[in-house]
Amino acid sequence: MKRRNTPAKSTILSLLKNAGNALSQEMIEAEVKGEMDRVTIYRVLNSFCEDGVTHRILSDEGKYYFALCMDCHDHEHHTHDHFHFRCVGCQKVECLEEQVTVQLPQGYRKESISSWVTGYCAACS
Amino acid sequence: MKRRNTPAKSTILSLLKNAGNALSQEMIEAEVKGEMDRVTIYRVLNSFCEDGVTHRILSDEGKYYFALCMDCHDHEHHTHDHFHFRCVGCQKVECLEEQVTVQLPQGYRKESISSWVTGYCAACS
DNA sequence: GTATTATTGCAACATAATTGCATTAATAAA
DNA sequence: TTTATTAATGCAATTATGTTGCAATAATAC
Repeated sequence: MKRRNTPAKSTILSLLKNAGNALSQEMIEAEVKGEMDRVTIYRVLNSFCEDGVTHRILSDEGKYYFALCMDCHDHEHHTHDHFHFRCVGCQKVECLEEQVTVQLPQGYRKESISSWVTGYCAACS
Repeated sequence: MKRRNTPAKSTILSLLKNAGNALSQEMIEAEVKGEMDRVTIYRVLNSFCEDGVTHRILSDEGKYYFALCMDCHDHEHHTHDHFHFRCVGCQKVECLEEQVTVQLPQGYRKESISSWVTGYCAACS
């Protein structure tokens, strides 16, 4: 299955590039409303995730956000163990530099980590 | 609005007590299947959360879990800044002792934290 | 035992996401 | 450039999850 470039894909991709941070499904849907079907958005975002163009982040309020992989992740090593920050003021979602460190109980094995901090970013404080 | 004790409530409550750790909506539904309506489960769990009997935890995979408040939280001070652990082997969800510490960028303000570690517990390792 | 009203079950509704399928259009080949 | 192949799209229908309205039921207070 070889991918093809389409207007839908470039529209969503440039949206993510211009945003500079993660966008929720909702936000993306609102931006491209009318231009394409809702189903197409789902499929485009899924294909981006499959191809490693973006990754899906589930926020602490249960919404999916999509972020370009180069933005904040070392895609080679899949180091996703950093904090994610969600600003309740401007809704911005971003990846923080700081890594999450956790000491698990005896015998426990870590597979993955999902850490969210909610609050106000510098601009909204 | 004064609460009443009903079979539905005691069934679900003892389920949570016997489990000893957090249970997902799904798990609870599966356990009491046939005994009561799906809507009743929702309403009972909601009332438990309103009354401070349980609290709702949104897991890293987007599912709600319900845990007895005494189990792992100091309800007085609402200190929810500990790690949550989800075992991909036995599906168990529990609250870890370890507190989450994060150094936010300059000017950022923290409101709340949600931290999940996924992996294998001691029994499933 | 009787009255009050919280709780329940059922049906209908709401919302988010997925699937099937015919149509459209991006790419490769002639 | 034209034609063939099949990925991508739009639409309708479906699934999954949670909520609401309302009449019937049953827990508590009197």
